Amino acid sequence: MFYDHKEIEARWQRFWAENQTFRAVYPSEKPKYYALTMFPYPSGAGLHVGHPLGYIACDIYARFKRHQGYNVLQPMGYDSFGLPAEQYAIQTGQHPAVTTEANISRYREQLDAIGFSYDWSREVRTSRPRYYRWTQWVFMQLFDSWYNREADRAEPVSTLVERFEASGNQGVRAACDADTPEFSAGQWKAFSAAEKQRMLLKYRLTYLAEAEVNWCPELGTVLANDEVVNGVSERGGFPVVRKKMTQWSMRITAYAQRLLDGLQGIDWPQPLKDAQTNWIGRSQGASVTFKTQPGPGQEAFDIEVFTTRPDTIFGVSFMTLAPEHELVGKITTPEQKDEVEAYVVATARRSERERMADVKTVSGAFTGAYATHPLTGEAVPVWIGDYVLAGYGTGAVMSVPCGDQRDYDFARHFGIPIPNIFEGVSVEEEAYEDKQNAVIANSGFISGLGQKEAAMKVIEALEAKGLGKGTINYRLRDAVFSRQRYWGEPFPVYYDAEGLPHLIPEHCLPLELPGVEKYLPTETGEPPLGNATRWAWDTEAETVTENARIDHKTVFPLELNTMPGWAGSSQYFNRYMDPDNEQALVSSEAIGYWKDVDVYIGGSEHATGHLLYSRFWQKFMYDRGWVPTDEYARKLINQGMILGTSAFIHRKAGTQIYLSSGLAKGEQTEPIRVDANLVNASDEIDPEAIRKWQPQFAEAEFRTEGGVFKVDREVEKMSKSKYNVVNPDQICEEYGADALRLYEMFLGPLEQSKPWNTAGLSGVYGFLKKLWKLYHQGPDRSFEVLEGEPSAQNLKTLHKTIKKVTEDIQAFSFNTSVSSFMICVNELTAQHCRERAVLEPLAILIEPYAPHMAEELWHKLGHTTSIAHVPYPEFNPAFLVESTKEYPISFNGKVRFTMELPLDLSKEDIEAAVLADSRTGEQLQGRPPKKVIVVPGRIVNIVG
RNA sequence: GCCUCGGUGGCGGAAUUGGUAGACGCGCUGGAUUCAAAAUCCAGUGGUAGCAAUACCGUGUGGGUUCGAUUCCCACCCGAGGUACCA
Repeated sequence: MFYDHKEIEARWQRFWAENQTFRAVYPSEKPKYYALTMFPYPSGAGLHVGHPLGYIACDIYARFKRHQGYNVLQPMGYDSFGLPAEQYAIQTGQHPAVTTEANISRYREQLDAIGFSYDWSREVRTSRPRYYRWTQWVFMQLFDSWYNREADRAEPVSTLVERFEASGNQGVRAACDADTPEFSAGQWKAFSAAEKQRMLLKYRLTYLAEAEVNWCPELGTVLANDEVVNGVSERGGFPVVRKKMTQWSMRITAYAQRLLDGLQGIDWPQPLKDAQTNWIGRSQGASVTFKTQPGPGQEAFDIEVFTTRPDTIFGVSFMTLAPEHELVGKITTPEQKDEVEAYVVATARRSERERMADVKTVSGAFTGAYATHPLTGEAVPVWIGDYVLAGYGTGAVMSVPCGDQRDYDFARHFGIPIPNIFEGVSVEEEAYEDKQNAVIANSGFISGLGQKEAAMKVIEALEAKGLGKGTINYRLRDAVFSRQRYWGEPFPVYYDAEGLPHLIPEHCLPLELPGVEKYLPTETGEPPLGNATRWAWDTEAETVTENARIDHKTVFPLELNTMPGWAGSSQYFNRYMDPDNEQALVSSEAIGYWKDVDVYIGGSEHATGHLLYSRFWQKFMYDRGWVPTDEYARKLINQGMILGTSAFIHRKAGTQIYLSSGLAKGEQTEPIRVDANLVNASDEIDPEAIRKWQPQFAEAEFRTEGGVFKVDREVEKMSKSKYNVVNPDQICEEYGADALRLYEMFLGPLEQSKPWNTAGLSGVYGFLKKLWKLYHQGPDRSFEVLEGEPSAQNLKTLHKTIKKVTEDIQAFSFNTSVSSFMICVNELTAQHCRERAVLEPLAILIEPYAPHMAEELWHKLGHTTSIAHVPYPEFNPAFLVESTKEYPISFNGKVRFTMELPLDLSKEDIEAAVLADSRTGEQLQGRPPKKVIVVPGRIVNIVG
C-alpha cells in the first residue's frame, strides 16, 4: 500500500470539516488556550509559500495544546478593507466587495488545502457590516471618552461635563489640545451648545484637528509617513505634498506612558519592544520659554523649546526654528525677509525624508530677530534650519553648539560663536556630548556641577522665573484616523450647520457603506463618499437618506472620510471570542473565559502600526470596563520572511539572442528575470517553455551549452513581480500538505528570514514515505503492527524523541523537531520496529506537524475518533538511562581518541583509566601530564 | 548616525548554552536494481597533504579570557531589517 497523500489529505480534511473537530468549545470546563496568527489581507495574487509559515507554526502549537488537554481557540479571518481592492475598483468599476469576496474564496481554498485546525465558525471579515459595526462602536466610545490624568484612565465625557459644571476646567488634569483655554463653571454654563461641543472636542479621545498630512493628489488620499517612500507614495509611486487638513485623530498620546510601561509585563521579542519604545520616544527634560526682543512697533512672542539638556542652557549661542514654525513669518526682520522666504520655499520642496537623510549638508537662514536668554538676559540670535523638524517637540530648539554635534556643525558653518561650558574639555574639533562625565563650567550658579544636578538647578531657576519647567516629552504623535478612501469603515458621524460632529445613535449601527458610481475623489476634491447620493442622516427617522433632503435642521450630511486600515484590526482578537454577539463586541462572559491571546504570531513589520494601535485600543477598552486585561497578547512571536530564488537569463546586449549562463561570461549582456517555476533543479530551463511563457521571447534565439540552457540564480524577497513566487497549491498537489508543513518548518528557525528551495521538499517527502513504511511492513506492504513488547532500543528512540520534540515545540524550535522525527524514523526503521506500543505514541507525536498522515495511521491503528484530542505521550526518563559513556579524550583541547567508560566511575577512576591507556602514552610521548581535567559524563582533557 | 538581528561545508541549517564543530535534509560522487528512466536501497562527501594510519587548517577578521571558545570579553569588517537631524 503506497502513500497516497492526495486521497488521504482530502479525506481527512472532509472529516474534520464534517465533524467540526476543531471547534472551540464554549462554555467549557477545560483550561483555555488562545493561539492567534495575524489575519491576512486577501490580495488578488493568492497565497505564496511565504504566507503560511507563521500559520503552520501557530497550527502546530495549537494542535500540541489540544493534545495537552486545552480547549484551544485558533480562529482565522480576513483584514478585508484595503487599498488594492479599491485601486482595482477604480480601474475596472467592479465593487471592491465583489473582488474581495472572490479573493477570500481563493484564500480559503488554499488555506483548507494545508490542513489548518481553524475554527472557521468564528471567521471575521473586517469589511462585513456585522463586524465593522463594532469598529464603529469603539470609535463612538472613544468619542464619548476623555483621559483623566489624575485617575490615569479614560472616563466617559459625562464625568467631564459634571466637573465643568461644578468648577470649570481648572483643576481638571486631562489629555487635551494644547490650545485649550481655561474657563470657570459660570463660563461653561454660559457657553452655547455649539461652544460646549467645540470645547469638549478638545478633550475627546477621538477628535477633529487640523493636521499637516502627506497628501497624495493622485490617490486622493492621505498617507502615513511610513507609506511615503522617497517623497512618493509607496503604492503607485505618486508625488506627495504636505497639506493641512481637518482630520479625525486618536489621542494615543494620552496612553504614551502606559504603552511604554505595559511592555514590561508581556513576553514579546525584545527587538519589537525596542521598536515600540523608540517610537514612543520618552525623553525627560525641560520646556523653556525664550521671549523675542521686538523691534519698534512689534510685539514680543514666546518661543517655546524642549530640551533634554537644561544643564547646557548657558552654552546657548543661538536658537533654531523649523522653517515651518508659525513664528518665522512674524519675527523675521525686513532685511532678512527675502533670504528667509527663499529658504522656507526651498525647504518645502524637499521631502521630510530627504531633509532627514541628508546629514552632511548644513543649511539655514538668520531671521534677524533676537530672543532673550531666560537666565542670562543676553540676546540670542534666532535662525531657521531644516535640521529642526516642525513635527517634533515644539519645532524649535535652543542651540548649544558645544554640547550637540548638529548645533556645532550649524554654528561652524555660519560662523556663530561656540562658547565652551565644559570643565577640562576641548570643543575645538567637535561637540562634547558625554552626559555621564560632563562637569559644567562658565555657567553661573551651576558651574562645577555634574549634568543631573545642574539640570535640576536650572529647572528650579526657570520655574522660579516662570520661564520654564521640567517636563517629559514623547516623540509619539496622535494618530490620524481619517482616510480619503471608499473601501473602509464609514464614520458614524454627521455634521450640523456649524460644522460640528455628532454621533448617530448607537442602536443605528452599523452605518453601512453607501453605493457609489465612481471610487475616485469627487471633482471638488472630496473623498469618494462624496459621490454617494444617499449619504445624509435623518435624525428623526434615524436613517440614512437622500443628500437632496439635507436641510441642516433634521437632515444632515454624513462624514465623507472612512477609517484607516488599522481600525478593523485593533479589536479583532476579542471579536473572535464571541463573533456572533449582536449586543456587544464581546460578552463579558466570553472574554471572562478566553481572556487574552496566549500566543500571537506575525511579522515584525507591524511593530509600530497594528501592534501599537491595538494595544492602545485594548487599554482604552480596559479603562472603560469592557475587557478584563489591558494587554491582549501575553506572548508574541515574529516569523521571518521567506525569500525566493529568482532566475535570470542573459540577453546579448541589443539583440534577441539569449545565452546560457556559461556562455555569458565576457559578453555584454542584460540579465532578464524569467519565471523561476520553469527552471529545474539543475538550473536548466527549456527554451520552449520561455517562448510559451511570454510573447516577447517567442522569436528569440537561445544558445545552449552542452545541449542545455542554464540560468543564473539570485535570492531575493519572494514577490510576484520578481517571478520567484512558489505557490503552495502546486506543492500540496505534488507532495501533499503534510510535506509542505514539515518543509516550511524544516527550513530553519521560525524567526529568521530564509530562502525557499522547492528541491529540498523531496527530503521531507521521503521522510513521510519512510514513516508510512514503518506502519506498513505486512505482506505486500500492507498495514501491520505487532502487539508485543517493544525492545529497549525502540523505547529509547521513542522517548528520546518525545523529550526532544516536546522541548522544541515549547521553545518554538520547529526546525529541530523535524530533524528529530527524521532521526527517530531512521532509527526505528533500522531496528525493524513494528510494535504498537511505539508506533501509536509516535503517530500522536507527529500529529501537529503532519496531521493528515497521523489521522490516517491513527484510524488504521483501530481508532474511530480523531487523533486531535488524544493525550500527548508522556516522557519516561527511565528508558534513556545509560550505563556507559563514549568519553572524548583530548590533549591540550584537541580530541585524539574516545574511550567507553562506565558512567558511575569517579573522577579519579576515570583519570586512572585514561592514563593507563596505551594511546595516552603515545600522545604524551613519555612526558608526564601537567594537568588532567575530568568532567564526568562529558569529557577528559589532558594538558601535557 | 542610531537601534535590532545575523555571518558555520556547494546549499538550508545543527551543536545539550564553555566540553567530540558540521546532526538532519538537499545537492554531488560511486554502486545495486532497471531494457532505460523515475522511484528505491547501499556507501562516500569541510579543506589541504597522503595509498593509508594520520597530520595540519577550519565557525566573518584581529586580539583576549580559559585546561578547553561557534559559544564569554574587547576592537573591527560585511549583510539584512527598522528608525531618525528626537533637541
